[in-house]
Amino acid sequence: MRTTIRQIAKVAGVSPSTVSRVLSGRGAHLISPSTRERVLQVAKELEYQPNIAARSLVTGRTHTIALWLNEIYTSFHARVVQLIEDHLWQHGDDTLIRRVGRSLLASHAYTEHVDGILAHECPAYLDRVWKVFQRRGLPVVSAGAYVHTQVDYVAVDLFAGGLVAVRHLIQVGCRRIAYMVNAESCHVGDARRDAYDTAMREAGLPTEHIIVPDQRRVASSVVIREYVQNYGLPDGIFCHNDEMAIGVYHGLRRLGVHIPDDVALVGCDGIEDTEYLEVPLSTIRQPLEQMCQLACDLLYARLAEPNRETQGIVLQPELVMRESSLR
Amino acid sequence: MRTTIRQIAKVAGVSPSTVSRVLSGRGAHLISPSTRERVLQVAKELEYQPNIAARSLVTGRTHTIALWLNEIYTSFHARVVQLIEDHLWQHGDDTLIRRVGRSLLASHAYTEHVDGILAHECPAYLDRVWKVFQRRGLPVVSAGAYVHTQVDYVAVDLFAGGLVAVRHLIQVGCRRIAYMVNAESCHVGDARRDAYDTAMREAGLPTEHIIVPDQRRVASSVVIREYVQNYGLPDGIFCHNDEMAIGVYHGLRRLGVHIPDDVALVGCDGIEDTEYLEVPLSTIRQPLEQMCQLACDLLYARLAEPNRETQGIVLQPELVMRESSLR
DNA sequence: ATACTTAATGCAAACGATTGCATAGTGTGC
DNA sequence: GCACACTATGCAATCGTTTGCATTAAGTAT
Repeated sequence: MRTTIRQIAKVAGVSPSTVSRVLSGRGAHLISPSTRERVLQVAKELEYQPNIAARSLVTGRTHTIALWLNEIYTSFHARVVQLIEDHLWQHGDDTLIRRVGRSLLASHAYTEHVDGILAHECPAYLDRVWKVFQRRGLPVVSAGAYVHTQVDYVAVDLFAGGLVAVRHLIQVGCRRIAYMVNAESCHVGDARRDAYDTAMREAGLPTEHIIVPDQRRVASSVVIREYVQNYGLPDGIFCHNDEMAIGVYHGLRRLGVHIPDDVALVGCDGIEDTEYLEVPLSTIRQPLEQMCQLACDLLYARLAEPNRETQGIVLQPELVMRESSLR
Repeated sequence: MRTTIRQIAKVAGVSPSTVSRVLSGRGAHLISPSTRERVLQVAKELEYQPNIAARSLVTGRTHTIALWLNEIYTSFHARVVQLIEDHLWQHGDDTLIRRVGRSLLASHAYTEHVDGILAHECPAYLDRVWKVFQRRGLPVVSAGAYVHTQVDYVAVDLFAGGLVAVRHLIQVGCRRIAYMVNAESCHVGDARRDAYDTAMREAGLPTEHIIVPDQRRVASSVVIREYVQNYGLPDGIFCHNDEMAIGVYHGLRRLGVHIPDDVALVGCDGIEDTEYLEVPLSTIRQPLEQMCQLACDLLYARLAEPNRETQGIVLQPELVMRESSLR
């Protein structure tokens, strides 16, 4: 059904090798302009599409990079996908997307047919999985808050960012500061949580964690209202991300709580929406463009030179102070 | 370097065929439990990973579906990606993502190594591309506002939605109603635009289009302020999507314009953020979950039965009336 | 005219799986 | 003890490319 190089060869009166050299581009300089022209002509007429499977079977390259994401939910994630896809596309590669929030152990998840893996915000327990890939010569680059010793990474130092955020809340006078986080992200190694705990300890303040079931705004909005009812009102809240912060914001406003006077609020990530609230939201802005660019650079550097030393880059986030935490 | 079935065969003392039958699952019932066990054991020890390229070369299946998106920018897109990826994953398939907003004609875009294509909000001019794929037996399913005669589709009737929205604006008393749209989406066949034009014509009102360079909120926010300065204030605005509507909302509030009293506002899509404005935003909610589910159903139905008749499903969106358009 | 280089092309062996068909082994009925 | 069915396995062809090496043809220096 599909056109093969053999058919083209027959029609053009040349050998399959010649067709391959013309069409793959790999040996095009060896071919005389006239045959080249003829082959291209025939290929076009027969609507030839190379069989990528056959090609990658022999070349060992798929020209596809896997993008592993912990979640694909918010505009923040969309932005990451778009930035990465764009870079990969410019390198002539496709993007295979995989959400790893659910269990990865099942089914086909281990069978990657890609040239490399970009992992965004993937927790440390995946190290075990990645080791298998690396042993097979499959580059893995991690991007996000997590620092891995085994793989190349570009990390945004959200621990430092968290410290700045919580110290800022303390400095504006908050004394009962809570940290809100979704259940799945609530584990050791969550840089924001660690930073929160550290900053509170150094200030001699007690910690309190508010756990939400998921990252949806509505969840945070509901949970914060219940929480306030049961435990009273904190005077500052640091949120794992902006989505939750916006949910909290909305939930509190519905209770008639004034932000920032009653509760000061700081989110994390720096998504666009934080600007678009009545009381603009303070947040820890991640340098997303830079992160995605560098992650791709690292990946392609390793593809070009598989034995280079493992490299880690740490980027500093920036505290964007807005009205929600100023008083 | 990588383990092959041949190596496993040698270690386990069986033939490659046997190993294949065990590992591919396709002939597992033919194999005695004891050899089966032994092969699995060896495969595990040698950390076997099947070579997908080789497999799909002979089976003709890649177990990968391409998801074509016009844009990947907002939480709306993230939601689509997540829903689709989830469905495909449940079918054991991977998701290859491709943003087609930029030119598709260049480079590798035509060489798809997938089992099918899901196209979300992809404009009609892609018909030409899809025809090539279909001729090769590659199923294409379109989802979104567009109705295609050539391929299976599940369309949200945004024309009907647009009509309802604009008539609603007229009904609450607006007389100078503008339609805001980004430059790229502003072409014949944009269902929302067509609906706007139709509704205005039937009411005997003049049309006016406000063109923004892109879908970012900040763009709409800037453009609307310039627009108001140059042409004065409309008393109603219907926006191509919620992102723009939120940008407009913000831009107008900065001008001191009151919503909905001075300007009534309706967006489109029904993203979560519309609820989280001081003046909640009216919007045309798309039944996203249903759409994604049905699109995948159509795709798998066609994969199972390639010659079935082309099927189209039309879903009705819903006008969510909120404060931004009630007066 | 000969030897030697260079350019253009073909031959055939991979790449790593799957699968139709053949075959060896094992039990069953008569 | 023979024919037969059935189960478990192996053989070898095949999928559609790429690519190292051989070969032919043409040009060039001696």
